Amino acid sequence: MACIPKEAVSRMTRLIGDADKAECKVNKLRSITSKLDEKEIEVEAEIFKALADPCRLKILSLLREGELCVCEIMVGVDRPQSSTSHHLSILKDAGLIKERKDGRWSRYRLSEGAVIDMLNLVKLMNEAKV
Amino acid sequence: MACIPKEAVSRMTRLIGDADKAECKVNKLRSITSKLDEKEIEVEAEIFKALADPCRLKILSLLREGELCVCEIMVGVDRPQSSTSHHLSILKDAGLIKERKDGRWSRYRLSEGAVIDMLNLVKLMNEAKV
DNA sequence: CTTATATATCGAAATAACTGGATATGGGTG
DNA sequence: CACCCATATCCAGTTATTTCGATATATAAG
Repeated sequence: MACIPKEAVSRMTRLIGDADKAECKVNKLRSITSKLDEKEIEVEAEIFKALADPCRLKILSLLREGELCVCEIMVGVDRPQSSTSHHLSILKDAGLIKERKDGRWSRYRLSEGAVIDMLNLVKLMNEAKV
Repeated sequence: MACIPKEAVSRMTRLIGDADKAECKVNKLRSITSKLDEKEIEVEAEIFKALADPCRLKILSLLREGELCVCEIMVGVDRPQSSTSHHLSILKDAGLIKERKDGRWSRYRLSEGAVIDMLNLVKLMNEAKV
């Protein structure tokens, strides 16, 4: 909606030279994104959003050592209970961790699957940046 | 700072039973996070933050097809120029994409390295959730 | 049934992020 | 030099996120 295709085509024509090829290029570009599943992208962004906080990354590091309850985690990350609980629910909603109720304790652990790969990958990327 | 260790120890004692073991546990938990490099975690969060937006995920999808200039990308994602440019600078600062100046055009491409792995991984995680 | 404890949820303030129009910059061309 | 165009930057309005104290819920124990 933000871009009028007509203007896009004339821009592209200046870039490429040929008007027909330009229109073709515009259509190709638009088809790439229109083929993407909007909902799926939303969920993927949600997963990355859950990972995009230093405190939550610390929680995941703690959980790499094994299952922990909230009171252990809040000690580990040195945050008040309400904050810790809030971060845990974000991680859980994103599917990164799993919860197990045990009496009055809630015990959390990493989800099976690609969570650890993800954390290892980003560490690699970080090193590559430097 | 938010948690008084003394209270943490008594909590842990209720959880574990033995006071000495509890103190040991508190120290162990704290040592895990204190060993983490604060700066490194910050940068990792920055990388995830860059990935945590639907529009930027679309941009990365576009760039998987090859190098593109800003005017092509803004057509692809259907956003005004200033927004597109802004998102590109976030991706660039996070090290996910690279810029190449070419006359009056700026051409962007995916960084070599783990970007694509990351995108593939999150897709897997998404599928696993459902 | 009362009390204590662990966790979740609420609410409000502070902070950060996204958006898009307006403006600045800088290269290319006449 | 003057003008055009691609891109970056600035700015202001809006919306989302973080934070933490206060409160609610739920389980266990006396």
